[in-house]
Amino acid sequence: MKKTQNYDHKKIEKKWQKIWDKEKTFSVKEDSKKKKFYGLIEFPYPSGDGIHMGHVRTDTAMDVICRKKRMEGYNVLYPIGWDAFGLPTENYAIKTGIHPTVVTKNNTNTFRRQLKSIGFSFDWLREINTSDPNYYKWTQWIFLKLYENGLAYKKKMLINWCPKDKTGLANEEVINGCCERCGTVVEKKEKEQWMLAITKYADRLEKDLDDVNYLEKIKIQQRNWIGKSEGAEIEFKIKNSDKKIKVFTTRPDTLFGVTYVVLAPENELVQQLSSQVKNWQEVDKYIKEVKGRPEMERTADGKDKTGIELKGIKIINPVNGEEFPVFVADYVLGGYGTGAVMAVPAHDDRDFAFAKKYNLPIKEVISLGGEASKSAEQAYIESGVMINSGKFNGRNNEEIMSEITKFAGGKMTTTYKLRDWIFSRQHYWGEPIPVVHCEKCGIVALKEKDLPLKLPLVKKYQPTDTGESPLALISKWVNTKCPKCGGKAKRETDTMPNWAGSSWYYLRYADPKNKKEFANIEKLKYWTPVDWYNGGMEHTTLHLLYSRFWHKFLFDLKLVPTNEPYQKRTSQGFVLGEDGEKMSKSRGNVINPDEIVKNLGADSLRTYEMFMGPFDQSITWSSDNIVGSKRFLEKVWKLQDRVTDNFSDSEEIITLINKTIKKVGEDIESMNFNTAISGMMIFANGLENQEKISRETYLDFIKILSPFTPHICEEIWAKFGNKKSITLADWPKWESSKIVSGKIKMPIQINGKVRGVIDVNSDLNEDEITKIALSNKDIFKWTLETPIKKTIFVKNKIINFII
RNA sequence: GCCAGAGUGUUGAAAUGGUAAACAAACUCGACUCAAAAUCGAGCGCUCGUAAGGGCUUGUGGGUUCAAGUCCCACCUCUGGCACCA
Repeated sequence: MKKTQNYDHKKIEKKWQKIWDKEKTFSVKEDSKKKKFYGLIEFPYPSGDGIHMGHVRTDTAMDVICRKKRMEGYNVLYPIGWDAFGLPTENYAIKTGIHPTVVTKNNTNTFRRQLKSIGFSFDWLREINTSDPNYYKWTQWIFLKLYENGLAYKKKMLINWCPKDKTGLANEEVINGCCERCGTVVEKKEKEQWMLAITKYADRLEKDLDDVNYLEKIKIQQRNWIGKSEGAEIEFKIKNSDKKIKVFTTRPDTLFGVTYVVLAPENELVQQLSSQVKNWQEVDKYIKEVKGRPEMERTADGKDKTGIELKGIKIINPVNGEEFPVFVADYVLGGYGTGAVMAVPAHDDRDFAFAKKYNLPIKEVISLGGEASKSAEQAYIESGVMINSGKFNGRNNEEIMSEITKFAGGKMTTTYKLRDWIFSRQHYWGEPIPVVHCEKCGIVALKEKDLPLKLPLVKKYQPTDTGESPLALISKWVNTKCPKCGGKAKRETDTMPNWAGSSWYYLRYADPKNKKEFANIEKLKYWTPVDWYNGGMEHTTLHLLYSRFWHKFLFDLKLVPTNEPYQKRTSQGFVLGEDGEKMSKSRGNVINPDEIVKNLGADSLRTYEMFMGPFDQSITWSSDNIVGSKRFLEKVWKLQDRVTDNFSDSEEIITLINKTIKKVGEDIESMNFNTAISGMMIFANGLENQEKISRETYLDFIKILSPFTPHICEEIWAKFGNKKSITLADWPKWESSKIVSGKIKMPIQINGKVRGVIDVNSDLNEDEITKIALSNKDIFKWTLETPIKKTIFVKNKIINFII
């Protein structure tokens, strides 16, 4: 037989990428006759470094899934675009003087070339770019809708301020008190900021998690972040005043154990009470001190609690009329609950520590039955029986929650840790916020016909030290007319964070060229929701939550057909450098995909990325191990020589191919790509000692391999005379009757230890197998002297003799 | 502290309660070669033994079971997330 030429990955990969491009193989249209599948990956930020191995891993995974779905007959949408606004581009522009638009264009060109060189089956006709005015027109439009509906508002507040990046940060962007991006310690700064009222959706964002198919850990993280907490709101009257302090507590059962109340330094009530506070100077000094401290210090681990009493203020316990002091302390947070807590030192660790430090009384109201007293080393926070609590004595603390709340004149309520989303950024390279500040009318939104509000061309992008956006320096742009009264007005100079464009991009993919609306509802009805969205865990509390919020808002306006944007969400682990550290330029451990594609080929790279380990785990890159993937493809290539027409495969091979088809199909669905590939390696190895293989079996194998390594499979597929792309081939079916072969290997155990293995027909019954087993030389000797007490037989699995 | 997840060869790892280490990589030996690479073949958890053949082994300690990496209890370590959230 004629030997095939060597596997020339460069030639093959170039050839097929050209064909896919020319024939627009992966471009799709709505087709009501076909069921759709919408697979989504997080669109990349086009940085100057080009794509990295992390992109390759997630894009390959979703590419495998999408390619399989196509072969199963789905109309598959697998789109790509660029999340192009953002700081690194702006910083690069500042450094080099090249306009961000140009930088972005260069970077996206690189990304596009790289992604194409790996053979992803993206629909390139739907490519989008968040920094394109045709796109951000609609980001601005959605903002206006939010504004119209009272969900976007301006607020003077202490914000997280990164002194290096010179910008405000959302709470989610502050990690351990540091800027997520550059690691600089975040400061507090008072500034007017645009806010989005995501908290209004907190309950739905929490509850609707029940209806989506996200990985459990993703749901848990979102739930923790939203931080739903049920409890009671209770008012404490201030003595000799008409003012009240409202507290939130999850433990109304401990009301009789309150010995003081604490206000957050930010709580407005503190200022209102100032005239009655005898030591106001001291208190004022304390508050200023706390506010000036960076958040990191205030919340540092194990930090000593500080506080100061508001002398002259007494408060009355609504359940028993007792009077006690009021404190201001830094361990109470202004932004959570009501910014005030009732302190029950006997049954709360923090209150306990504070009470010990300031020598405040500790009153026990729940008893385990024994003595957990004031001298105890810690608070008793478990449940138990009520004591010292008037009419509630003797009852279990958990059953009296709502009863005692009512008794105290309070009400049961729910609070969330989630805060409103700080939406302003003081930067150039983002979507301008489409409002003006009119001298007469105040804040006025632009009219829809005036969108997009384009970024002005400038020469300098430096953020200002005053905390204003660089846009503020462009007076020609800033000074404008009020759309309402025509009078003098100034444009808003803050821009949106880059979470804005990514909060709705998956909708634009359904209708990327639409000039009249962000996406046509009929098209959205066909394509959405996204069936499967894969992305990084680091976006769970940011992008994923933000976009769910925007989507729900659009749903409420009946602009999108579904309540949730993403039906299923999974995530991948990082690809680490060979030293086990995160790949980064400064560490010098970056592996460049271009190099790998050039030297070993896109198909080898794809195989290795899928084979290297479990998809959801972080994994260390190994330049050694990747050769195994290349060798596998060489082997597959050479197997062509053994294909024989009019040949029937052995029973062994028929079983093997059926098993492999089943395994690969199931493993792709569950994202066990590594075992799917090992299964195909086993198949290829299984053919090693066969001189011939049927064309049918070989091509079935090529079909199931093709989602992983499309180029080589297209080539082989075409070599066997197929005119149409393997993309259009049917996913092979397996037959359960062909999976169990007649002969099986059955281990034989003596007392649970394997002592031998026998080859038997799978349809034999227990007696027949026992006979064969006992005549086996490895088993025989064990049963010589001791009688068999018991036999355990599991069909097609095992036989175990107890002696 | 709280919430997830994970601890298996030299390495990446695999294993519906049923032969632990599949599949790969590295390594050793052999074939081919003047030689090297590539390729092919053999070996490759620890341990006793010349061998035949035993014994041990999935973080630690207990338990359930004919049978446990897998289930249950306690503990240790690591990774990720949250963290004074009342």
